[in-house]
Amino acid sequence: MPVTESLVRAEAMRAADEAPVALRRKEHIRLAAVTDILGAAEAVFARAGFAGATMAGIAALAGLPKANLHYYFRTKASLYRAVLDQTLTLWLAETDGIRNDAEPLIALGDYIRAKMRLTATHRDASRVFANEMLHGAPHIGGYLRNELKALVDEKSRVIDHWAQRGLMDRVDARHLFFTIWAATQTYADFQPQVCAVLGKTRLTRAELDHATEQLVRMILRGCGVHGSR
Amino acid sequence: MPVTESLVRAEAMRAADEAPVALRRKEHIRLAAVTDILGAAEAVFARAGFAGATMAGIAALAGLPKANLHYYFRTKASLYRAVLDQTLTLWLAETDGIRNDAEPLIALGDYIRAKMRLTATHRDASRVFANEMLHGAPHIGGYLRNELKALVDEKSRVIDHWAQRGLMDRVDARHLFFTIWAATQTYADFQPQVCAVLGKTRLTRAELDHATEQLVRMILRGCGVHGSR
DNA sequence: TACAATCTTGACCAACCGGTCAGTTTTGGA
DNA sequence: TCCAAAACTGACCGGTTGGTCAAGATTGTA
Repeated sequence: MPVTESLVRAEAMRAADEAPVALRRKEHIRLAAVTDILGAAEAVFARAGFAGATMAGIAALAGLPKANLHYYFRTKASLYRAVLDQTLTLWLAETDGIRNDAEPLIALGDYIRAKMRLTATHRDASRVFANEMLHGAPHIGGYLRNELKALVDEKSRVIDHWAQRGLMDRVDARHLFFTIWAATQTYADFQPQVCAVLGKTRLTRAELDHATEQLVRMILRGCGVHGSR
Repeated sequence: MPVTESLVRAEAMRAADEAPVALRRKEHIRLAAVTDILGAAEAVFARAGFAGATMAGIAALAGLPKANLHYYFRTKASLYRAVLDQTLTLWLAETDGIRNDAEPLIALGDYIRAKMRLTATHRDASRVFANEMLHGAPHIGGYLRNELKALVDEKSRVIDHWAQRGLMDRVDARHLFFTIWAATQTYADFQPQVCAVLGKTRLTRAELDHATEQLVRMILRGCGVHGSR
């Protein structure tokens, strides 16, 4: 499981062992600060990448002195890791609907729609993740090979099962996931390109909905999902 | 048109005006050095991004002193621009087959195959381009809004034309291109993820061919291209 | 050979950045 | 009120990096 809230929670619980009730309010201070910092860090890392981001820049955006930032996160790398962990939980979500007893038409369609929505609402998270991939995924290689691989293996079996029952074509489910992820994330990661080609300055909700429905239609038909037309 | 070889050629021609014959050999020295530097820079920028790359690292990979590198490219930014220009010409290529009088089945299929091949053979270029997008495309916004938009507009009309003749579904061609680009580039840009999920350490030629054919099949069927199964 | 233009290079520098630290303020319980 | 832990902060430091420069080596021509 992601180390996600590990930093925050672990620290808090370690302290809570010693004085359970007392630290609730101090915990609140800590949590608020950490949340602010993580938010600012996500925004900065998304725009500048790990190397391009500066602790001073993150501190400024979070509205506190740089030294205070180092009080909560000893190093830039540990802050980056914390941001990554936060995004990884998002990444795994939304696959619940992909089950043997579900309708492919609905389950796959909803999954693509959910991915697209996530991309739109968490643009910065998507970019941080993309940046990490681009640079060889040095920090999250283990996560990819374990949690993510296990999840994809499981969901691929569901899709194979659907195909065996004749509900859709026999496709390589792993590559299908790659295509879905890529096609949705491109609206966050490659936004400048999308906007430029469409001749707009920003991506409207309507435009994204339009893209979503076309993508859903094309992929479902492309996989021969029963009932899609 | 891309400023691609501009730096190299412009300098050379300016000199050639003064002493046409004489400078041919000097031009050769310059061209060889610039080519080496651009190659090394592409590799380093692809792995580290603009901020993460160092001039010293590029110089080391190119096998020459840092100061010599600054002789050919005054600043890190100008070197980066030159690398970007080089990749942009690649990006526009391979759309020749998309013409009114072509068969969608063949033209679109070949285009996807060509994009996939390009992604595999020019992985670094793809990553440099992706990096630039992720960071808001500050250097190539103009290219996107002009050359690229014009090309996509033109090719979109071809696809609309095909749809009107009943050769395929009516689809929004622009979003179709976004999907094709994303789905192919993901094998270069997100290689760590792909490898991890597939349980491999590297992407084999066979695996890429398999992915290509599935992608071609799915997209052609998904767009109702006449003749696709 | 003499020359000018181009190329090559080691040494150097100012700016920036991650990280430290000593000292101060705030917090919350006894 | 008192105290210890936690939170906060300005000032500082060493290392890295992009970029400069002056001096020397090559090249091509007259």
